[in-house]
Amino acid sequence: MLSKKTKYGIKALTFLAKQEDKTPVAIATISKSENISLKFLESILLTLRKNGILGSKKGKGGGYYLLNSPSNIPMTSVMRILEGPISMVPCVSLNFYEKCDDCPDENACSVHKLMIQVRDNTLKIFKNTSLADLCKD
Amino acid sequence: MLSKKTKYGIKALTFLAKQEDKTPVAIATISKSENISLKFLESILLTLRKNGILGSKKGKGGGYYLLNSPSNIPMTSVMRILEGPISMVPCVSLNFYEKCDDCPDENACSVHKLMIQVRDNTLKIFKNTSLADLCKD
DNA sequence: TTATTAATCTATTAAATCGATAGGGTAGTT
DNA sequence: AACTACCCTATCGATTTAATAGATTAATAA
Repeated sequence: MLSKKTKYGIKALTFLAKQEDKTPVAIATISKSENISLKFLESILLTLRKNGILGSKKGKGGGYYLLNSPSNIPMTSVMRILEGPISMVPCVSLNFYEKCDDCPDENACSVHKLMIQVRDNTLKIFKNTSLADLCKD
Repeated sequence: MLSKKTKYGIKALTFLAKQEDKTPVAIATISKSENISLKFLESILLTLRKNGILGSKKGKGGGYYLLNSPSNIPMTSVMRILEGPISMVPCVSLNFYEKCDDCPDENACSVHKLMIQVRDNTLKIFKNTSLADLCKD
């Protein structure tokens, strides 16, 4: 299941991408518009900033803004930052690989085999979808 | 992330599917072979039995066995029984649909749009993969 | 027939982790 | 002075992953 963190994060990013100009938007503005808990959203936007997706400005007129154009932000980045691994199992993860304790041979593992297929397909979608695509229509 | 419950369940099913004959296999046998906690596996096999995937036999020489041929067990069934919804978000789930609290309009939601694509692709894989496919090579 | 053993079944509980959120205070900007 | 991002901590609840203890059933050996 997708965590609310990721869900809210994507919604907030979409909101920012839809802005006409690139002036900072206050957390409270996004929070109200998208019905997201203010404090929760705060921490989400912070991690997006720390990971190079967003910039921020303090004080009056401050807020968050996109650092790149929406078409240059692939969903793979967003998902990996907010949700973590895209794979359903660590042993098929490209960026978060981990060996299974119980599995003596990965290539013989039925779960492994199945989950590689799922990962490949999901990855393809996230790679080919940018933040700009989510704003269309 | 895939729960260990589902992971262990699939491994156990694969083990049963690989059996020559269809005589019952004791939980302990599967537990040892696949490195799965005995008691945990016990509860997993129980839910698979209650959901019509497995049959069981008590007493000496008892154990679990597949009710259908492996090629007639699609991964959609297994996943839905063990893991629950295949969708990453309830609002795009076919079998476990639930409306989002925060979303006034699903069709306008960027997350919804993205997750429908993921669901469709994942579903296709699970539909086209049977337990028999996981046993090959 | 009886006792023993092997196995599933059932229920309860516990530990640990994670998700989601709330509160309060700090620091930089206008 | 007002505003706003930033940071730290604590909490509450749910879920996952078991561990524990026993009850039930069936085959087999005596």
